[in-house]
Order: sequence, then structure tokens, then C-alpha cells
Amino acid sequence: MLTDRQLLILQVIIDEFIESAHPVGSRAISKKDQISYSAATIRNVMADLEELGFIEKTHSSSGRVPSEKGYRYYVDHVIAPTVENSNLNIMKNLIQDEFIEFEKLVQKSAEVLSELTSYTSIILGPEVFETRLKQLQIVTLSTHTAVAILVTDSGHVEHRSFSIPAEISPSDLEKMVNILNERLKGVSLARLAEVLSSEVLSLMKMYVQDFERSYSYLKSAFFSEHPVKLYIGGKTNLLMQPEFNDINKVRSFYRMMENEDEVLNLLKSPEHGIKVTIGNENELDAIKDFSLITASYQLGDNQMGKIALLGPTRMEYRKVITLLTALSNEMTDALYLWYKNNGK
Amino acid sequence: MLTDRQLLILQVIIDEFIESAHPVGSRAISKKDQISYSAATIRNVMADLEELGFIEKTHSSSGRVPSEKGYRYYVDHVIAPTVENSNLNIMKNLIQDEFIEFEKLVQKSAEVLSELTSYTSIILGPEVFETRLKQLQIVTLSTHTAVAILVTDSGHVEHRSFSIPAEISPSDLEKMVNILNERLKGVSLARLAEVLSSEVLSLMKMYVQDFERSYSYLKSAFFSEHPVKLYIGGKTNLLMQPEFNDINKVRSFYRMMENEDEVLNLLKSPEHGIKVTIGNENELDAIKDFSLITASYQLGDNQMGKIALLGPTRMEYRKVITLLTALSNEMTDALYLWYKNNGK
DNA sequence: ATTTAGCACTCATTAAGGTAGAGTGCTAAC
DNA sequence: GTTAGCACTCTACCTTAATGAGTGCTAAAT
Repeated sequence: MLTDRQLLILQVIIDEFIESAHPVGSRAISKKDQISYSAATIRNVMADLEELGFIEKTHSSSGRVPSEKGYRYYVDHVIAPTVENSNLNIMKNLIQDEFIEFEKLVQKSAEVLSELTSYTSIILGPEVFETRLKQLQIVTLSTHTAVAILVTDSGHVEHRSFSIPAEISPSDLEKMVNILNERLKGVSLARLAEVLSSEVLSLMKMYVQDFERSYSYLKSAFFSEHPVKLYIGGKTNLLMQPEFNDINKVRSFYRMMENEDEVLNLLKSPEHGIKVTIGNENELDAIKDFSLITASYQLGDNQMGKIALLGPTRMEYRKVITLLTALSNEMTDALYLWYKNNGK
Repeated sequence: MLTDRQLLILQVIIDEFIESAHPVGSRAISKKDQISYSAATIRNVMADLEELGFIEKTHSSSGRVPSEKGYRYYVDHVIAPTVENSNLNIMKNLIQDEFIEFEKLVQKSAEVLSELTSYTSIILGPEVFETRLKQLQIVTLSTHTAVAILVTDSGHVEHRSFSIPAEISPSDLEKMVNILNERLKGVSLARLAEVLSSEVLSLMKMYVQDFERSYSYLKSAFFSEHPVKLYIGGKTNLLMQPEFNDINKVRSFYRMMENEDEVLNLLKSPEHGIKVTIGNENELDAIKDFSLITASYQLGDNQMGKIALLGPTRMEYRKVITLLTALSNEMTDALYLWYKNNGK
């Protein structure tokens, strides 16, 4: 589609602009080592590239800036082929640590990622669907307060405090917890509510007074939604980018980032692998002049979570894509190992 | 020290400037209902106030802006006397909820506070020193991984995953946990490490093989530092303030807020009650043109935690001080109630 | 048929000058 | 003691001019 020369010059323009954030002129290009043409020749090529929609002017006599189409072409045709071969062991040691929960791992990854790139990283914690219940417990604090604790085989711990209704006697509470533990151990979190009503309900009916009240109560204590874990690293990194010199951009960006649902939405795509959305390809208005790169990590075919980096469209795509590929592989490997060790 | 008239005009200037963020001129003052003097008279008074250091000009022919000394006087002499009488049940319902952990309560408070004021709220979670150990538990996940869980009588839950060294046998682990539970229940977290070494160590020596290795291991699993809980609400609120139109201020501010230690330092003062630090009264350079208002909540004489609001020096002091007073009282009451109910 | 030098032209950026208006300080009258 | 009046100051905003980076086009060179 593009001639070699056009491609070369497009590449130089994008690389230069990514580095400097300033429009790139023909003279500057012709001075590059890789380029052996005069400025006038470059200008002709640039005119072609502009006509094709890969680059733009900011005003009628300015240098050129990559268009979104230009970035898209760059990502798809220039970078993608080279990533496979590149050396991906940058983040190896991050994960070699002694066993820690996935959540800690994920959190640390977010920090490292944002530090390495100076963009903002967003990581969606591992979905807990595939993990299984290890233990349920209720610790009573006083006659009318208690804390419920749930442990999964992945080392994930959830807890919730609640007050004990007067109608439920301590002995009933204990009985119920025993029943629950007996029946629910090893059940995956996704099926918890289901098994609860199918198997456990009838048992409780037999042994526990006022079981209905108790049942609904317990259910709300243990099995209401399992919170989604969203980690954001380097929120302030983007502030340093020159495209953030406009205060109002800063304001709208941060307003967006404060809304957890909205951020979650960014990562919702069901695809595996790396996905790059550039500028207006993003659905969310607030990031229409950002680029978002997402990767997923998974266990077998069960998608577990997402890693993403958010930066200006003028982003170091090569570096970011390489990093994300590496990290998502690492995390997938770590998950696989853990799964094997827990022999299931 | 100030005449009635001087005080009145100082008050008008500050109130006006807090609202508008623009320098206040003599003409504007003379038009206020409360003011019956002409602009010329006001000018004379303003000259006096300036000489006394309570107000300043931004340039030789500008209106006046409160100086830090002016704010200080305003806070100490104008606001303080009126707060006692004001109606403080704004936040009552926040705390009337069913029993929840302090931490949740604290987090929610931070949100409400920042929403109500459109400044940034910082809350230091309840110090756990006075809470007592309720239960220790170890849940083994596989042959070589486990998670340690610690529950306090305040409903606070801490957990940590770790791998089990080969030298420690499962039965030893169980024995140790039994011993620990037996001996440490009811011990305050502050004394935990102390009791551990004085009472428990010798016991373990008798029952557990390779106790030294096990001991140091357990110690690190359970009793390393208890993380400080710091909640920040409405980080982006300050962005809306006009004093943040300068991007570099934004940058340095956020750089500061990212550093947890630094934020913690802001709240370290040991005093009870409300404390207002204005502009350069703050030690930290990054907030030299902010004001910080801190309050503490406590249980008896044991200070538990801090609530603070960070805003521009042009802050709605009256509103903020009122709110903080109310909230700190509420939280102190809630703590007291809880303490009584747990009858200790 | 490409490539390049040359040149006129465009536009952003910066500096310099110029005006309007808000606000002050001071003086003199009330 | 208070106020009207007035000259003065400084900012904010606008206009104008100069500079320079960069372009498109044409015509010559390869």
C-alpha cells in the first residue's frame, strides 16, 4: 500500500513526534541519518502522505503531525511484526518473589508498569470465579456484632462486619457456619450462591430454627457481590506530558478517572491478546485524545483479568506493547504454575 | 486590638474574597448592606488594616486581599467564638448506620467530607493500639502455602499470605497457632510483640520442635508493622479551585499527595481539638499556599486518629471548622459507645 | 522521470505600543 | 470624623509589527 520511501518517512515523522511532541518539518527529516533525500523531496512525499490521511498539518504552513490513521498504520504494520522477536524478559523478577497473593502481585505490577512508562496503568485484578472456597468463618465480637471471613484457595481473604439480629441465637449461628463449611468447601466462588440454595438450604431447614431469616441474613453477609479490584498506578504521571498543559483537559481527565465504573468500562472487552485503541477509536469522550493499550492475562481459556496503559496518542507504542506483552505472559505463567501446585 | 469598624471591614473583605477569589475594592465594600460608609472612608480603614498587616495589595493600585495574618485573625477572633453555638447535627446520620468497621466508617466520612466542602479530605484511620486481639488463624492453602488471619475486637481483619518453610511441619504449625491463640487473646495490639516474647516463647520451646525458626517466622507473618490506614477523599476537588489554574501548582501538589509518608506527616501533630494552619504556617513547602485544618477523634485520652481538610488559603473556614468539629465529636461518640458495648 | 534548488507565501509566536477601567492615595471641603 | 473629587498607577486586553519556521510550486539539474 505505501511505498518503501513513504513508509520510511512516516516512521521517522512518528518517531520524532513521539519524542518531541512538536510538528515535524521537512528540513528536520532530511537531516536524519537514515534519510538521504533533500527537504524538497521530503515535502513531496509528505504531501502524498497527507493526501492519504496518515499525517496532518496543525496550520497551513506548519510541520506535520501523525493523524490517528497514521498511528494506526504504525502500530499495525511497523510495530506488530517486530514485537514477537523482541527480548521480553524485562519483568521476570517481578514475579519470582516468594508466594504472595495475586492481588499484591497485581498492585505491584501496576506500580512498576507506570513507573517504567510514565503513563497511567490500570489493572483489573484476577477474577475470582475460578477460585474455590477454602474456609468460611464467623468471629463474634460481642453479643450482637460479628465479622464474617471468607478464604479462597488462592489466598484471597474477604471479610465483612455485621450486627447479629436478636432472633438468631449464637448456637444457631455456629450450626449454620458448620453446615456451610461442610457443604461449600471446594466450591468455586461463581457457583457459591447456586450451591447454597440447592444443597444447603434444605439442610439448614432441618437443623436451624428460624432458618429463613438466618439464611437470607447469611447470604447477604457472605455472598453479596465480590468487589472488583481495580488498581491504578501513576495517575499523576500523565500530568507531566505536555498535552496536559491545558488545565481543562486535566480536570476532565481526573473527573473520569474518579469514576470507577467508567474506568472499568474501558477494560471490559472480552478479547484476549493486545488491543490498541487510538484517540477517537475510544468510545469514552474523556479519553478521545488518549490511547489505550490493553492486554489480558488468563488461566487456560478462562480470562482472568486485564492490564492496560493509558497515555497520550503520542505514545511510545513499541515500548508499551512490548512491556504489556511481557507482563501478561508472566502473569499467565504465574497463574498456571499456581494452579498446578494447588493440584486441581 | 482592632476597632469595631476595622474588624467589620476586615470581615467583609475576607468573606468577599473567599467567595469571589478576586481582590476586593473600596467601592464594592461600601455598597454592602452592612456598610454605611463611603468608599473614601473605607479606603482610610483599609490603609490602616494594611499597615497592621491584615490585608495586602496584589499591585500598587489593586483591591485588597487578606494576608495570612488576616486569615489567622479571622479564624481566631471571628469564627472561633461562634462555632460552639452552631448547630452541629449535620453529620449525625452518617454514623447511625448498622455496625460497620471503623475503617469503612472512616472511608465514608472522607468521601462525605470532601463532597460537602469541595476540598480534599484526609483521614487517618483509627490507631489500633487500643484494640485487642480476638482471634488468630492460619488457613493452609496447599502443602507449602498458607494465609495468616488476625481479627481484633474492633472487627478489624488483617491477613497475609506466605509460604511455609520446609522445616516447619504442619502439626507444629497447628500447635503454635493454638498456643498463640490461648495466650494472646485479649492482648492489645500494642503489647502483642512484647507478650509474645515474654510469655509465649518459653511455652513454645517446650512443645514445638525447631521453635526458633518457627518463632521468628510466625512473628514476621503476624506481627510486623500494622499498616497505617490513610484515606484521601476528593483529590480532584481542588482542581476546580481557581488558584489551581497554574499547571505547575497542580503538578507539585499531586506529586506531594502521591507520597504517603509526606501526607502522613501533615497529620502527625499530637494535639487534640481543632488546629488550623494557614499558608506558610505549614512546614511542608508543597502546601505553603494551602490551609490545613485538622481535628482528632479519640477514645478517652487515647488519641485514635485524625481528620483533616486541605484547601486553598482562601478557604471557607467557618464551614469547614464547623463540619470538622461535628464529625470529630460524632466519631468520638461512636468510639465511646462501641467501647462500652464491648464492655471492657 | 526523479530529484533538488529557489522563492514567494502563510501562519504562529513574540515583542512593543496603546487604551480602558478598576482602584488607590491625597487634599480640601463638608 | 467623613466624604467628594481628582490625579495617578497598574493590569488586562487589544492592535500592530517583526521574526522565522515551514510550506507549495516552478524550473533547473540529474
